[in-house]
Amino acid sequence: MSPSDLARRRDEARRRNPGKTPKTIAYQHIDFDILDTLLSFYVRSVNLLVSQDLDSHTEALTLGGGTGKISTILMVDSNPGLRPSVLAHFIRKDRSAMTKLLWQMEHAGYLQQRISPAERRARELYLTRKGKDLARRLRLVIKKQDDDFFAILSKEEKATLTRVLRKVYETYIDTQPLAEG
Amino acid sequence: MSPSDLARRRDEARRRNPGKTPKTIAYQHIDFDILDTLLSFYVRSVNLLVSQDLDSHTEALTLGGGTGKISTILMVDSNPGLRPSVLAHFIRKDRSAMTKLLWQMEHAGYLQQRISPAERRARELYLTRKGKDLARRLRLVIKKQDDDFFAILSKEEKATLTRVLRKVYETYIDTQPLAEG
DNA sequence: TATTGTTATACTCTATAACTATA
DNA sequence: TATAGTTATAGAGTATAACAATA
Repeated sequence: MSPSDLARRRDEARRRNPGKTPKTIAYQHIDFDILDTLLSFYVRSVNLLVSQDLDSHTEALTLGGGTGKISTILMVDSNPGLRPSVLAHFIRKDRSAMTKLLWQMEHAGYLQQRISPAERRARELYLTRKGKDLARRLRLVIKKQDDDFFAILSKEEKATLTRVLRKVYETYIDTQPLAEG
Repeated sequence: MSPSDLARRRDEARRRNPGKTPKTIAYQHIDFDILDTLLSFYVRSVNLLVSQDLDSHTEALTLGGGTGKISTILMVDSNPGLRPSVLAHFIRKDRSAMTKLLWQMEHAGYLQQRISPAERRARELYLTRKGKDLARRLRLVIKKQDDDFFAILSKEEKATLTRVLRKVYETYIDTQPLAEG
C-alpha cells in the first residue's frame, strides 16, 4: 500500500465521522519509520483500538476494563469446576494476578470457589446465578461489538484474520513463558 | 478449524518446546465459549504474547516494557520536530501520558524538547545523539523479533495479516475517541 | 474561547518474592 | 521436593481534572 492510500483511507474515515476529527491537522505526512512493516506494531495498535471500544461497551455491565474478566466469566460458565491455574494459563495471568481477579469477581457475587475434594490444594470455579445472568448478557454485547467493530472488513478478510491469529495464539499459548520471553 | 486441530497444533508446539510445557495438563478439552469466534479475543491474546516477547528482547536496551517508547524513538527520529500531540495521537496516548513518557525519555538522555518558534504553545521533539544510536539498534532488534515471532506464518499469511490489520488501524486511528468509545 | 502542554491524584495492572497448604 | 494458591509490596501504565501559557 502506498502512502497516498493511507491518507485517502484516513480521509474517508474522518469524513464518515465528522466532529470526531482531531484538531491537530499537521500530521498528514508522518513517516512511520519501520513501524508500518511490523506486524507487532499493528497487533499492538489494533489491540488498543478494539480494547478501548470493547471497554466502552461493557463498563455498563459493572465489570470495568482490563483483560481477563470477560474471559473468566465465559470460560467458567462453559467449564464448571475449572481450576484457577488452568484459566490463568489461557488468559495469560500469573497465579497472583488470577487470585486478585477471582477475589474481585467473587466479591461482586459473580462466582464462587470450592476446594476440590480430589486435590485439596486446588480450587474449582463455579458461577453464581448472578454470574450466569452476566454471562448471558455479555455474550450478546461482545458479539455485537465484535461484529460492529470489524464490519469494515469483508467476510473473507474476517475469516482469514481469525484463522491466522488463532494459529499464532495456539502456537505460543503453551510455550511462551509469562515473564521474560 | 475443528477442536482436534487446536489440540494437535498445541501438541506440536509443546513438542517443539519441551521443558516449557506447563505442568497443569488437565486442560486438554477446554471450551472457549464464544471467545474463539471473536476477533477481539485473538487480537487481545496475540497482543499479550507478542508484546511480552518483544519486551523480553528490548529490556536490555534500557527501555523497559510498555507501549509507546519504541514508537516514540523511531517516529521522532524519522520526523524531527514532531509535536507531542501528533505523536500522542498515533500511539494512542492522551497528552498527560505523553508528557510523562517524554519526560522519561528526556531524563534518560534520548530526546530533547524545544519550544516551537512559530507556535509558542507547542513543543518540537528531537533525538539526541544517544537517542539516534538507540533508534539504530532498536530497528535491528525489533525487526528480528518480528521476523522470528511470526516465522510460523507463510509469506502470504503475513502479507494478508499486515494488510488487514493496517486497514483496521487506519480506519479507526483518527476517529476512535481515547476514553469512552 | 480553544488549544498545547503540565501537574497532581487516584486507580488499576503487573511483577516479584515470601508464604501456607497440600501432595 | 514440587505444586496450588495467597498475601504483600513496589512499579508502571491509565484516567481525570485542574491548571498555565499561548493563540
